[in-house]
Amino acid sequence: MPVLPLPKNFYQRHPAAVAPDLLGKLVVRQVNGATLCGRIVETEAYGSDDPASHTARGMTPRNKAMFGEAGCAYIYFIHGLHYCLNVTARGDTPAGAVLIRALEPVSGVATMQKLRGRTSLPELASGPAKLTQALAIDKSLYGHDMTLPGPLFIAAEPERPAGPPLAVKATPRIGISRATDLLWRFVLVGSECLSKKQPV
DNA sequence: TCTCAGATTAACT
DNA sequence: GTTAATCTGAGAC
Repeated sequence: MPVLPLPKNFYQRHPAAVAPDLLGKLVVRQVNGATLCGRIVETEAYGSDDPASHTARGMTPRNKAMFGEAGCAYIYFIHGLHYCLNVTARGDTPAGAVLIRALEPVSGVATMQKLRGRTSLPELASGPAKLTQALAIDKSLYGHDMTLPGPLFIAAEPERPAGPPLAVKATPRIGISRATDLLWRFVLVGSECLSKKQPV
């Protein structure tokens, strides 16, 4: 059965509302005939009125996607070595995005292992730069519309287990130096693939 | 557990 | 021209 992307209006809300809803969703990446797929277990929200966000100092050629349409990929290069993947999300704010920080590999694992040069499952995508490497994401996908079927999109989990609801926990964001009091990082409690161990 | 190299982008002096 | 940034992996202690 086909996996359908989440609709655009899913992203037309405040990033701090979209971020927790993305947990448990699937990132689908199609490359060279292979389909790579992972479950989102960790996200962070970045708003427009947010001193920790790239948008805090206005629009630049790098961050212009965050001011554009909701549901698009915002990919940037950090520290000269690593890419990070965001999805733009905004409601009535001028800009915003959700950083995808960690995935749990679901399918195409062998390809991810090859791309990463690692075999341990929790090591494949347990960090923002790791998951872009595992999914072969680079700037060629900058601004890509993630609400349409294609090389990169986000889909709802096909079978939603009728068991207990997902345990979501909000924590301070990681790797930033400002606005650390905002609990805008969201994790799936108990996942083996978080970028940091969760103090339960 | 801690520190540090790696090397692009863009703001700031 | 200098510095800091949504980070990872390796090596020192």
